[in-house]
Amino acid sequence: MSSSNFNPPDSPESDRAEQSNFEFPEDWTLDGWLEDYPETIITGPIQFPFNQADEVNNDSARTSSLLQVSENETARERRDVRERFAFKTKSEVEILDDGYRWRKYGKKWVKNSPNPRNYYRCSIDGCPVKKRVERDKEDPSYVITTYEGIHNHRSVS
DNA sequence: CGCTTTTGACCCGCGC
DNA sequence: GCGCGGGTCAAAAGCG
Repeated sequence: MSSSNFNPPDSPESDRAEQSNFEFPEDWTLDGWLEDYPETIITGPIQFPFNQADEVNNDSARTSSLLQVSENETARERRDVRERFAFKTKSEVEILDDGYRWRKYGKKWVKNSPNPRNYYRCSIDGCPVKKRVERDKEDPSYVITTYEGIHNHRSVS
């Protein structure tokens, strides 16, 4: 795991421990979005672990319960399901504990950014969800996380 | 042992 | 076509 890329080079092992105990900051702000997906907007608050269900549709301000596989299957059939959304938050670690297990499958140095972009896939076999994580090139203290897809299972077992 | 990460190669769409 | 940027594969190595 290369989460130590942007961390002080003290101990990469203890980074892991921090990750699992990471608490989403109270004062996190949603003040920027991935240009790639201007339609994907969260007005929060979102609390980890979340189930992609706390999302708010920005223009209509109505809640679009994105994924409720655990309770019912109706969310899957909804038209306003957002299968992709991004947010950025201030964090020292890039891998926030969002309640799922991820397997890294790629890393890319994107142009116009000094920071790499990491690609993750949900570890659950058959689950199509992917996410990518990169540092904000303008403010490296922020981490931009983009989720894509809908989990076909509950959170980590 | 069964997972993970690492990393270059591969692939694909698009603009020229 | 071709090259470029970005997304993914997969083989090997790493780790608990």
